[in-house]
Amino acid sequence: MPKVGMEPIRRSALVQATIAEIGAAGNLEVTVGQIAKRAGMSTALAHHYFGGKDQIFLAAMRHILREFGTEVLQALGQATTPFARASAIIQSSFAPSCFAPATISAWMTLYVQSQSSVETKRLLKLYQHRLHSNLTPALRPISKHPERDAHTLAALIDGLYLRAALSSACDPKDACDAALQTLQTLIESDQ
Amino acid sequence: MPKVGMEPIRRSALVQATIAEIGAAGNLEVTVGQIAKRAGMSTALAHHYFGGKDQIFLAAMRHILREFGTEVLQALGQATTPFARASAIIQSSFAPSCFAPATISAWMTLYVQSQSSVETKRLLKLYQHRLHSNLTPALRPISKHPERDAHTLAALIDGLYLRAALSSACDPKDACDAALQTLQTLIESDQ
DNA sequence: TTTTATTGATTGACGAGTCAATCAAACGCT
DNA sequence: AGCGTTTGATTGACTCGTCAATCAATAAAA
Repeated sequence: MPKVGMEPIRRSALVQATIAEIGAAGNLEVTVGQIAKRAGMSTALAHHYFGGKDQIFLAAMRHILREFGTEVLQALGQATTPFARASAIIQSSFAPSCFAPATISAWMTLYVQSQSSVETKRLLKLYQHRLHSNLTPALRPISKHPERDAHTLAALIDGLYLRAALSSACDPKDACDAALQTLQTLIESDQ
Repeated sequence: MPKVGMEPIRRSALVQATIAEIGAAGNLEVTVGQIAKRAGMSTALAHHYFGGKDQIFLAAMRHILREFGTEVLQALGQATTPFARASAIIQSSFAPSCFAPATISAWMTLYVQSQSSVETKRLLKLYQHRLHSNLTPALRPISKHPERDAHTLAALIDGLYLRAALSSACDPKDACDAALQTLQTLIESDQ
């Protein structure tokens, strides 16, 4: 079997399996054994490629962040007006892919782990910083307080996501609409 | 030693110790042994009074929610105008007690666990419902869309809390001000 | 003496990480 | 092309630790 060049394939499979397994469990109580099994290999191999459980989890988190990042970038590329740019950012944050059970769990896990893992905390800050620095220039031409409104909108997005993701009653579409509505209100009220 | 009537004292001590221990660890990876030790008793006694680890955690969560609930109630009691009532709710949500490391960890844990534990999910919904139904009547006299604005403000509070609690840079005072500012904007823009 | 409080010791299970061994492709040399 | 060597891929079995939960035993109040 040993064709050379398995490493990227294995790593990718492990990351994928980690996300799926976290999604199935709903939390971080997932064993390396479960992940390796889902990825179709032995626990020893998982350790061989990643070194340890923490690093597997970190890789999974990074993967989700990267995926989300490109999604935003792509949406931004199609927007021409400032308002469209702000809307695109909001809509990306409530895209269906963000509400896959596995993604939700990984996201919640990110919040929890950021308290005890400096590396995870850095990832979270990266996301927050990127959201803010995507929103600010989009708001600059249409808001009197671009910085402040960006901060408010960013927090609102997180809060609405939290509610939509956790209360099975509240759906993504409504959350997105609420965010867009508030964007409208904010820039209008700036006179 | 066996004075009768130890049960409530022990239970309370265990809940307190659980919160402290979760705060110290930053996550749920806390053993019954650690909790019992901090509470000054044996693991066997902890099991004796609570039956199991899950129930200890649930009791801790309930305690935090109850404490927060009374804090809000108290703040509401001192408010006379509708605007003051809305402000009081917001300010309670950013009270110093909400930012004790232990409280933050417990709160994050609540989010994560709500995905895998129906009992925890119920607790979270209770909190969300209470926040909403506290905000709505306060907003009714001063907003054209009390329901909608309550929903937005509730999400904004959660989002701002998240950011203030996790990014050590952003402090509670700023988050509270941002929420109050947005409250102002929302009710003004309703014309 | 019955009930409640309390614990040390134990059990049974599980999980992370390691290691030695195996297997087969690729490589280099003739 | 043929042949030994290296090297990456892969795993089963094992170690070591941890932890939740149980139990039998003790002590003291009622």
